[in-house]
Amino acid sequence: MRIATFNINGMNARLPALLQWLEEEQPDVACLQELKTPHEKFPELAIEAAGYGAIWHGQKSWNGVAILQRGAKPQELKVGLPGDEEDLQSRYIEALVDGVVVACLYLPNGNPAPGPKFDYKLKWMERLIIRGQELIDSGVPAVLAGDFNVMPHDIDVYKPERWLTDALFRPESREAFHRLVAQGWTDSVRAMHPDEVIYTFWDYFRNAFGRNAGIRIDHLLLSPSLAPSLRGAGVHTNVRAREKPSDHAPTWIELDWKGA
DNA sequence: ATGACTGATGGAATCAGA
Repeated sequence: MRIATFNINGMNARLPALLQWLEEEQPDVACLQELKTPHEKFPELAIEAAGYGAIWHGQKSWNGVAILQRGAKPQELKVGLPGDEEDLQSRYIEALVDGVVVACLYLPNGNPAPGPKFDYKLKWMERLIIRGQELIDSGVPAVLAGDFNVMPHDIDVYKPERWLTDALFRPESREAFHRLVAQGWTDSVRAMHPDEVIYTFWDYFRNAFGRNAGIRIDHLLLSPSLAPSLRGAGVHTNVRAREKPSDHAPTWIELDWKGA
């Protein structure tokens, strides 16, 4: 079972690139973020024609998340991260796929920090930590996949000294991320490649991709019940090198999982 | 450190991203 996460930065602007990637890689599950489209403008027919069923939570202009499943429609479990009924941003959707709970998330950026956006990020992370503990306690095989907007360690940043005051790398953000992982989650890409410099995002500015001035912020965290099934992980950096790319690259894992 | 790029909205200039 192959699961990928891909911040596509505009579902409709990125549709040709998305379809090409789906055709090439045929992931069993694809978690998408930053749809940037209202619910009714999601290109459901094009996704179906590519062989995928989909559930999604759209929003005008910003945010938006989707889960695609090859050959079937994902069984929807949750839309929206629990814990704040006043939070209307489309950043969390959860489905059951072949016995695995797949949570697709788009964690808030949080800049500028400090400030209200950073406060929102940290509060959102506390809600995610609560949901993470519920999933761990249930014992269900689960993956938290998405754009976490956090670089866990220095090795995950091109120039860590330049990011110390940024919301993606501030101590508060990293501490909350590590507290989530400490519940028992496995950072699958890092687990498979402990010492390798791996990035999932490169700024559009200043030829960042050409200089490999990147950061690793897209993650797939595996529950203790699923981590022993991990067989491979990586980033499709070739997708970032194409014409009209997202600023993120698809990040993937391979699981030895037969379904439940 | 900043914002040189990009997408969405709306039909120009602004917001947001990370």
